[in-house]
Amino acid sequence: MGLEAAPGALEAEEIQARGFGRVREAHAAELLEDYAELIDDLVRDGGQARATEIARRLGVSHVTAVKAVARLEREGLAVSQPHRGVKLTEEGAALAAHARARHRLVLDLLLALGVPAEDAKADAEGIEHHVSPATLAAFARFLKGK
Amino acid sequence: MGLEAAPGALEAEEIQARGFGRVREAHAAELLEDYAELIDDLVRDGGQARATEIARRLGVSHVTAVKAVARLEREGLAVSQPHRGVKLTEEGAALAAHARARHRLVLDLLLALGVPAEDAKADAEGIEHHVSPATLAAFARFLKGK
DNA sequence: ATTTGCTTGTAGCCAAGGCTACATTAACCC
DNA sequence: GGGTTAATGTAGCCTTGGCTACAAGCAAAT
Ligand SMILES: [Mn+2]
Ligand SMILES: [Mn+2]
Ligand SMILES: [Mn+2]
Ligand SMILES: [Mn+2]
Repeated sequence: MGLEAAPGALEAEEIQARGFGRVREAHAAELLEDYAELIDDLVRDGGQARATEIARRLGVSHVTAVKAVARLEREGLAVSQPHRGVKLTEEGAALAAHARARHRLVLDLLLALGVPAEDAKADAEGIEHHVSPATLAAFARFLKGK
Repeated sequence: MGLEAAPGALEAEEIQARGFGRVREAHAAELLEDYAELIDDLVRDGGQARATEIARRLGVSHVTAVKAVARLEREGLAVSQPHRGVKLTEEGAALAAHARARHRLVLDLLLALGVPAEDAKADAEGIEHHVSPATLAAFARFLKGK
């Protein structure tokens, strides 16, 4: 195969590098999105979000959860008082709403394609963070038109 | 809403925690899969995979690429000689083949759903690592039956 | 055979996201 | 009120995956 300056080759490489870059960005944002969504869930149907419960839901130690909550606070997404649970700021709530809608749509698509519910839930938890607006729109079109 | 032992609630929380755990595992495996696939690509149509080229394709510094290649070697997936490029071991090649097939299927699904090619490529780069065998099978069924 | 320039290697730094072990504090029950 | 239990906080450690800056190596051209 021609190795020398195949037409469009440079461009293809750049697209690839951009793709990897987007994956790295998604991973950096991921933890914040998952925590925001989870805190919102817990507050919704329990009135409060305690560190230990967050940890249990995520399957991590309470120390890990506490450090992550500290990061949310640093980034202005949440506030917490000792022994009083965590609450989302307005910005955090907006992030949670956005994350939840996207997550829901991804899950619905998987279910519509016939993926068993348990697998669909587990996979959606990762996939949601890698779905661009364009892809999300395509998912929505498919679900509507099905 | 009832907070006390809603039926199936415990189970749902465990499923959620398992989902997050699977995401963490996927992320730990991700780098190895991407590197294996990329090295395989480069060897296929260039005869060799040099650290600098790997770095360029991934959009990272050469130091990052070199360290990652060292990790591949540590894990028995690749071998490299100084100034002679990187080669996959049998195990590495198997991983690359698996990753490539899955990646391809994910990309094809996105394209089939009408996602623009550039977005599809970028998103597939992240999504591929979160697709369980069950989901992959559902994607294949959809593509066949479409 | 030198120079020059890309490629590779090394040192040392950083933040994120995990963990265990131990200390402190709050809540609850008696 | 005191004791017990559970939640929270703190200290300190680890690995991963990034980076910059500088050193060394190789190859190609003059
Ligand atoms: Mn989510
Ligand atoms: Mn998630
Ligand atoms: Mn990938
Ligand atoms: Mn991911």
